[in-house]
Amino acid sequence: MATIAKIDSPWGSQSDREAKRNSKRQAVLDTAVRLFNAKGFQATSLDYVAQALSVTKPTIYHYFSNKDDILFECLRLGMRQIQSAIGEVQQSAATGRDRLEVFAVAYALTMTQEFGMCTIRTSDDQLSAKSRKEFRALKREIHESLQAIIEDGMKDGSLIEGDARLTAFTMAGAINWIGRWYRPDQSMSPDQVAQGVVSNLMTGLVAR
Amino acid sequence: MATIAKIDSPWGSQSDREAKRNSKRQAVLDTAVRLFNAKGFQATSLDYVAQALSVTKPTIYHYFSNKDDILFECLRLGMRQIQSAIGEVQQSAATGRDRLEVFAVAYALTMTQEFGMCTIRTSDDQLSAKSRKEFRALKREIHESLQAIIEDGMKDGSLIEGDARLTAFTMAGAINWIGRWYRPDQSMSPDQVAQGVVSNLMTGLVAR
DNA sequence: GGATTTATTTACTCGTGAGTAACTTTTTTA
DNA sequence: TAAAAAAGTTACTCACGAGTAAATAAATCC
Repeated sequence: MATIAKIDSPWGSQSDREAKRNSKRQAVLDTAVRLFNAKGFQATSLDYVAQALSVTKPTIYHYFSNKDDILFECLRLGMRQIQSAIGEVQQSAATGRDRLEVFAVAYALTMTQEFGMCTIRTSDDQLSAKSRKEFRALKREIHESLQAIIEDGMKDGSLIEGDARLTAFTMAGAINWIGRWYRPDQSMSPDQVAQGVVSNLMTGLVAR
Repeated sequence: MATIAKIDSPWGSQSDREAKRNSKRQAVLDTAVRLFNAKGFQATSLDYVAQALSVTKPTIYHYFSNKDDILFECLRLGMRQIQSAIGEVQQSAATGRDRLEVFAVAYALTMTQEFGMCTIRTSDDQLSAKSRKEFRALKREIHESLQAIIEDGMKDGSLIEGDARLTAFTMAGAINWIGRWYRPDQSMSPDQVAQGVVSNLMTGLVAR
């Protein structure tokens, strides 16, 4: 395997505090998530992650108990970003349609970022039984919130009536997929992509 | 590892012809794709696939040269299904909108089947460099066809003007995602799902 | 029915990667 | 500044899975 692109890493940089530990822990996650996204979880060895951080594998075990732990932490960070977007929208008094749009754009934006896209690039078979269960609960939570917003919109007349569950999957699919195809070095900004996809979903494709 | 659910397998069933070989080869693919989809490619060992077929691993190597070969064959079968849907629609003289709808429904349907969903459940990092290149070419081909149909529709006025590339990704995302969440044992039939998702995409969500 | 080819098995090799033990170095604390 | 705690490293183990070699069994051909 060729030389690895070295990361800006707290090891090797001198700093001060006790909370260094957190920054190092975070650095492991930042590097791991990047490599997981780029090469796949199984295909990324912890030796490789360590090497990218200019450190040896046992150092990583000083911050995490095992590989599953690292992946799950990445997934949780990604999910948390999406959930915070829900939070913002839940106390709003706007129509379902408006809340849906705001949430969907924020959701789409996280899919352009490493932790966000990690949640859909890694399939949950790779997790331990315990983590998988937790992860699925988080996913279900998000899906239910999305579906609830859609149902609100259907009730208040701002959205077309229909099968809210299926509609939620349609939206989630289009949005999640961003994490599969979008690379930041392309011609479109994350904002443009998020806005564009959501606008496609809201207004549809058919001319009238 | 617990006992494996045994498959209806040409080994153990007596039959006649020389074309048995093809049927056995196909049985390997059928079983492999099912297990790949269920547990992930890397997490599925060939020993496990063999066991599910009541056979030993070297037998599989009698039909395929390596694991990559098997996966790639699965992917190709899935892609072929989607491509044949394109074929049907390309010689049609209907509007872009109508052709898009027909194609999208057929595409969505393949995502409810093992080989179809395999194309999106397995991320292409797992392939050898050579297979990955071929697979990406197939994906690009499909994406370009989809985009071309959308462009036709935008030109003939049957679809709303917009960024056809982004629209193609929006559609592909919602459709591909079916392969991630849909399980045939659920309340909706494949047809209902395909029709429902495509209708969501075509008409959008916003009431007017 | 013996010879040849095809199908399948048993019994390996070999590399890799997760995880650990035990030692060393650095930092903190008293 | 000595003792204790924290951060890292070297040097392993151990399991597992891809792929192969060589022998055996079954089917086919003459």
